[in-house]
Amino acid sequence: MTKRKPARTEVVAPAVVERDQRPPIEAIRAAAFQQFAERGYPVVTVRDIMKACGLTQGALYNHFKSKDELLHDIIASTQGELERLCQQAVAEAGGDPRAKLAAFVRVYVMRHCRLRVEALVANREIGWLDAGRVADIRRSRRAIRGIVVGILAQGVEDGLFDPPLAGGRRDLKAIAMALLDQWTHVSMWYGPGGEITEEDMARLYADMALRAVGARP
Amino acid sequence: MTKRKPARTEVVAPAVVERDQRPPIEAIRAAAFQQFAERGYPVVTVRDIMKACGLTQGALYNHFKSKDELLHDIIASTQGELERLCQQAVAEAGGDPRAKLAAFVRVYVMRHCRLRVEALVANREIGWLDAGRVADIRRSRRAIRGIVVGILAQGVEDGLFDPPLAGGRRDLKAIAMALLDQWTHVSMWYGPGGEITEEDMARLYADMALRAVGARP
DNA sequence: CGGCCAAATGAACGACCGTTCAGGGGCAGT
DNA sequence: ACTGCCCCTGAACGGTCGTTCATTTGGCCG
Repeated sequence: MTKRKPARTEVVAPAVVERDQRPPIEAIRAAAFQQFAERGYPVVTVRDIMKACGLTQGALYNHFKSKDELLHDIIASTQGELERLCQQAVAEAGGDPRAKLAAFVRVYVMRHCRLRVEALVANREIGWLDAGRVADIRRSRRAIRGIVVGILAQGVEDGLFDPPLAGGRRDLKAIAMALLDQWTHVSMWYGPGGEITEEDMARLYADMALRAVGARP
Repeated sequence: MTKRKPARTEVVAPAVVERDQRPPIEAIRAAAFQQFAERGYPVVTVRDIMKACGLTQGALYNHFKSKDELLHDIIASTQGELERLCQQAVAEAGGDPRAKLAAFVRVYVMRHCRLRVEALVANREIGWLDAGRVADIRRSRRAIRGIVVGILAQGVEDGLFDPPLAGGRRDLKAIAMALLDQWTHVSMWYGPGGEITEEDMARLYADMALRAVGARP
């Protein structure tokens, strides 16, 4: 057995052969998203992506410098949008840190439910980018974590949050990481087919977060 | 530029050339763990693994049928051990669901802090296994989630837990998923070099979990 | 010392990779 | 009708992949 590309839960057929209607650069982005999400960056070939939108391998290089740049392009765009949405949600939520936290969770979780494919790729495939390109994605991640830490710090200062201690100290960064981990990975298992809606998910996670940080009612 | 394998945050040198002391099958397992964790299954070559323990490519096939079987072997062993530890911790914790939950979190989080490499591989590389082999890993995952759901159900029944609602219903499975997500992904960012110990992490996460499910004091 | 066999070697195989590039078709402006 | 430009094609390049296999090694038993 010398075959390669058994590839992530044996998805087989790219199927599509007819040319995508959209401008080619967007068709490529969309096809790449789908393929990366289903089978993972390193096993998806340039030929796979281009076949999926009805073109041939070489045409990719009229729109992107490399397969690596394509991945960075699609990750960076969704990551930037996410950062923008989070900032906006917090800014619009008023001064109460409880409202800020709830607004943040709502936006973050609902986006990770609705745009599962994009979130999945952005969070699972970063490691394949070369060092230069990965840096600004990580910066955006840190910025988002910073927003959460800021909300927690304000809540503690205002006497509205009473988060658990870690080794005697209040480690707000660890708590923010723990919360972000659970919000982010919703995209790994939530299915829109179930009986629970995105709205329900957002409220559930917001409740759990407020309880976890010891928010006063 | 036609090179391949820039490979996950540009780790370069396997370095080791001298033969590993241990019996070869264990040396191979150890080297594979390290390499898969650092760079990811699909970009780590058989040649990389064998060079890292001082052997040549062909020798792998005296011990494993394929690269795929090697991955399954190392994932299945740590997954099985994890399942066993979780069951044991819950069994030894007595009848109070609060103690059970705390004991579970303690074992689960501490293991994911201490054996970061193993946990990382087991959780990130599953997707590369073929359908047959991935099945029993998923069964073990479901079993572990089942333990958590069982603890929550008992806590609710005993009137000791008051978990948040999701869309009017109590969705214990969703809550268990959310909690397991945060416990599992500790292995992605916890570094033993920091000021916070594994013990602190276990307590922090146990506190957050008990608060999230509304445990009575 | 000779025979045995598990284990290791390293060349070889067939396949596929990301990327390049000469060639060509279609359509705007002149 | 001609030019120029954009975009696509598909063969080709140099390289790496997982796996196989004839051959060699090296330790143990008699």
